[in-house]
Amino acid sequence: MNFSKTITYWYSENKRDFPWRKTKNPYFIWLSEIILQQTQVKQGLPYYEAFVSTFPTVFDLAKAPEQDVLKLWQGLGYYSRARNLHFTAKHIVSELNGVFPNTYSDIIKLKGVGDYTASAIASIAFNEPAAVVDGNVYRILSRFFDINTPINSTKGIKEFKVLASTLIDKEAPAIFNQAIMDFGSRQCKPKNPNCNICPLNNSCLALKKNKIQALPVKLKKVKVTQKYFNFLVCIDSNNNVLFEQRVKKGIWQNLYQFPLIETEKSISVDEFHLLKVKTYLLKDIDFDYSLYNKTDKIHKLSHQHLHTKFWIIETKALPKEAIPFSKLKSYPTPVLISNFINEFNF
DNA sequence: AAGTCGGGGCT
DNA sequence: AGCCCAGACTT
Repeated sequence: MNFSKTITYWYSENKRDFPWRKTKNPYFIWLSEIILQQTQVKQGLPYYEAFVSTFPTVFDLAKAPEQDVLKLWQGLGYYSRARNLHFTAKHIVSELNGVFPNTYSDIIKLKGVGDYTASAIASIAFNEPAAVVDGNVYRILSRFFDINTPINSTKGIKEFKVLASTLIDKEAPAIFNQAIMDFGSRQCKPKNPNCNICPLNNSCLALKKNKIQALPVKLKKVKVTQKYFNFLVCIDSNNNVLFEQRVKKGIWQNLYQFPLIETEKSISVDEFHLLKVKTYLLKDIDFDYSLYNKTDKIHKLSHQHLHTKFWIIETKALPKEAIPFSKLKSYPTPVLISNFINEFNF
């Protein structure tokens, strides 16, 4: 039995029952694919359920304020996905008459949709034989065919896409694409795959050459930069607090946080004056301050390690843009901030 | 072609 | 600690 037939047969015996596998509605397929970008099913599943429930149609998503979309996305990371999702929903409603595009070439024009996602939607929702190449597919193909081209090089991206395109079952692209990804996540796993029970173990070149652990080949690794964040939790005697939106480009764009001052290194209580709170934030306002966490809270992102301090600043009155404690949890925030809000117990 | 963008899970 | 995850976008 050849590669593709083996994968498809394995899937028929082992497929899992996910909610997005019960529908051909392109809106739901799109939603699931955006949520699952760089995200494991276990983490994305509850978000999919919440989005389908809150926004049953593309019209519901389009008419929602961005803040509501980001709030529902809170905790999932890569927030540009949520912003692009919302932008595209509005685009489909206002420019495409609410009708989801039905070909790969039209789907890939949507913001937030690249080659993988366009292929997934076109194949699953419209049965177009467009091959998906995600992390699972890179791993399976590089191992089975012993391909050493780095999967994140320009050459590798083209090479694996061409190969996947020759392998896809043109009669059943929806099943094949989901099958090969499922096979990758559960059988041909990154670490310690159980090749003894693999239906492809008699023809897998990496297994034959003992190169399972060495494949796929991946270029470079992101170097992690250290950053030092000082959040200023400014509260007044009437239970109000300063809270602001991150409008600049960078991490957590459009999410909310306490006023932030970044420093070159971790500062001590004695060095609080370096933050120049009196100059930049609370002009002519008297306040008392204290440090909430004695040791830096380290929040790890994929490319940054954030060493964070929460400074509690108490004053009689704050600028009028301060919000009441009771409204804090209605804003979309990074996990770091929502964790603090829950812990501090305003 | 290289950097940026989250958070959680696994080893 | 390092790598991975149903990647896409920007520079």
